[in-house]
Parts: sequence; C-alpha cells; structure tokens
Amino acid sequence: MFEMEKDIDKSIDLISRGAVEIIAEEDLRKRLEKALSEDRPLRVKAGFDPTAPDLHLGHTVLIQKMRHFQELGHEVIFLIGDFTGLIGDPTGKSETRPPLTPDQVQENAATYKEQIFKILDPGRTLIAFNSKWMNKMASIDMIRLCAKYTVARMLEREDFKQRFTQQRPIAIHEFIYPLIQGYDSLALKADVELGGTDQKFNLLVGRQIQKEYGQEPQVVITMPLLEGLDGIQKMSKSLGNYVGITEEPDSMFGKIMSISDELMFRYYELLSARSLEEIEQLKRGIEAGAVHPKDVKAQLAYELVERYHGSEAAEKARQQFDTQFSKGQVPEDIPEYVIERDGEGRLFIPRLLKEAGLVKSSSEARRLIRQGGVSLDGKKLGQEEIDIPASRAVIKVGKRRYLRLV
RNA sequence: GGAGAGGUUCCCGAGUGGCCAAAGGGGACAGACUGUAAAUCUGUUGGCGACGCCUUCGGAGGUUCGAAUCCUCCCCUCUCCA
Repeated sequence: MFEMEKDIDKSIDLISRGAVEIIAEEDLRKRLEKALSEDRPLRVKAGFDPTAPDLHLGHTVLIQKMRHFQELGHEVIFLIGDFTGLIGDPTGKSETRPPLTPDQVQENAATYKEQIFKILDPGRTLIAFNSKWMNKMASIDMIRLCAKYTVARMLEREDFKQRFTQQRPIAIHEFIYPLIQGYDSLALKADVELGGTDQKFNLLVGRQIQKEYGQEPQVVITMPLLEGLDGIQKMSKSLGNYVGITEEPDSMFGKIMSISDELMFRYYELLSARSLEEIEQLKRGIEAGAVHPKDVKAQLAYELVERYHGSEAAEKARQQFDTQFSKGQVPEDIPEYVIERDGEGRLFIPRLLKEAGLVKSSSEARRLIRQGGVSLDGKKLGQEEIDIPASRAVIKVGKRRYLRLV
C-alpha cells in the first residue's frame, strides 16, 4: 500500500501538472494538511458516462490525474453515472436517453474496469453508481434539492445562457443534471472532484450543494480537453479523431505518428510521463535542428503504446511502422485473397477489391485506379482489367490497404 | 388550442417543372510534395463489368411527355401566440 505523501508542496506540484484550474488552491492545501494529520486519505471523485465504455486517450488525461492522487496516497472514486445517464448531460446534445438495463450497466462497468485498471490501482479505486442513492430518492427530496439552486444561477452556465438568449429551448430536466451531479458529491463525501473544463459549472454546483447540506465544499480541479488527431476538435469517438486505449499497438502507433508536430507537444504535455523540463528540452532540440521531429514523435508513440500494451508490443509496433512507412516495404501480416488460376482469362480489379473488402464499391475502386491510388507489386495500375498476375502478387490500395493474391 | 417555418446526397446548405446524380462549403479519400507529418496544390466524393443503365431529395399516393420542384394524405422537427 502507498504511504501518503508527506511533502505538501510536492503533492501540489503533481496535482497541478496539466490542470487548467484548481478551485481553490488554498482549500486543496488545507485538505492535504488535514488528510495528513488525521491519516485519512482524500476522496477524489470523477464521474463517467455509463454508455461509453470505450475509453480513448482524451479520457486518460483525467484518469491519469486520478492516478496522480493515488500515487500521493489518496483514494479515487470512479463514479458511473448510471442514473444521470438517463437524462443526458446537456453540455453536448441534449436528449433524454433510453434507460440501460441493470445488466447492461454491469457489463459496461466491467469493461470500464478492464480499461481503467491499465492506469489506476484497483486497490485504491472505488467504483460507485449514482443509481444507488438516486433510485431511492423521494420526490419531495428531489424538490428540496431543486430548491437549493436558482434559475438565475443555472443560466450562468454558458450553454444555457446561449440557448436562453437565442430563444432556443431548454428542457426543465436539463437543469436537474448539474444538481444530481452535485448531490453525488454530497453522497460520496467527496473532498475533490475532477472533470474536463467543460464540466466546470457542474463541478461548482457540487460545491454549492455540499455547502447547502452542511458539508465542506469539494476542491474542483479542471483538466483540459485533449484535441483529437485533427488537432482542432476535441477527441471523441463520434468525430472519429480518437485513439482508443484498447486499440492494437500498430494502429495506436500509426495514429500518433500522423499528428502534427504542434499537436505532438500538446500530447506530450498531457499524456506523457516525462517531466515538463524534459519536454521543453525536446522542443528546443527540434528548434535547434539537433533532433528530427519525427523521432521525437516516435518516442511519444512508443511511450503510449508501451503503457497500454507493454514494451515488447511497443518495440514491434515501432519496427512495423518503420518497415511499412519509412522504408516503404510491404508489411508481413496482410490479408490474402485466393484467385482462380486454372485458365487464361483476365482479372477485373474493381470487383476483386470489392469482394476482398478493401473498398466499399466497385465505383470506388474505379475512382482509386483512375487517381493512381492502386498499385500491383509497386507499379501503379493504369487500367481496370489485367492479366492474371504471378502468385503472391501484392496489391496496394491507398496508403495502407494491402492484399496478397494467392 | 391557434398561426407560421421546415425536413435535400456523410454533415451544413442551395435548388421551386426539363440544362439535376443535384451548386457551394465542411469532412473524407486519392495524387504531388514530405517525415504515412502538418500546411499547400490538384482531383474524386450514389450504385452497376459502366461514354450507357439503375436507384436517390421525410413516407405513401396523384397530376404531367417529364417532378427534389405542383396537388392530396400521413409522419417528424422548430418558432410565435394562448
């Protein structure tokens, strides 16, 4: 088991890394001091959506902050919002969602565990569900909870304010979401709550609710939203600009190698375990021309693949990337496709590619051929129909789709 | 309950009887350039063994030589008034 970190300044340093805001830092210091003197670890809460158990690197920014707290000897609460999930957080698109069955919730929770324990220490992690207390709440208590907050204060929240002034609808239940999230903090006696910057309002409501019910208000720590692979929008599954933490090593490595140099340093800052000084040094090295940005990026890719798949897999992924892209060689494990070799005859490529599943339609295949995106054993195809090639010929479509003809 | 606006190809959004497989933008994909970078430039972006044919414009019918465009009914979304 961990010992609680005795050096408060050291604790605050680690907690602050990458954080956008700590409300309030003084409170945090006091809590840490108290935790130490009473030998009672802090309860650090972060809430997650019950419907999306596919974690990506964006989520890990938060989870790693939880990890930091564990390293400092505190306890983290991974709260699955199975009750709030029915409402849907209005931050994004607002909609009431169909209820998940208890079985589905359990299933998703199991998936979560599998994924978060690649980062978190199971021994210091409490998994909680807010349906546990919310399902039992009486209507009158719900109304009392609502009485603790005013419409005017709700409208301070940016997206509510915008919708209100633009005369777009705001459903009443959307006001309930932040209240319940706040109530969760009360129910869990949270000392600290972590969330993305988009969660700031909700996190602050938690402080208010706790105060109203006579509890010390939690310390709120907001973490930045990680930009996705495009470098513009936040990483999210629906935008398809994400790297999943259960993703295959090769794919993970490749995706990270495809980000821009600028974004690379953002990832370094928020995802890497390297110290900020080390990262600064890498940056200076590139500016001075001493190191190639591609190599620095490969180090990042290696580090992340290693974290989720181990060093052996990371090394393999690096080599694989090198052969395929830097040296332009054909990768080893590519799908094979059996063609008829009995007679003469010709081979119609569009249909072949479609049947092999490399393209969605023969029209798409035709387009690619026309644009020079299809090659046979390294030579661009100029026409759609060819003579049957020698055995083990390799067809390449686009940058990374391969097929071996046997 | 009353009045009005609207549902178009992955998304946004033009189109109001033939020139429409449907402008423009975004995204995506491909090519050039590279470091599988990014940025930039160019092209492509419904399907089909394909200079032609087939299916698309919320759904179902109808008018017409011809409909995304006109008519009827239905479904859905939004706004305003009460």
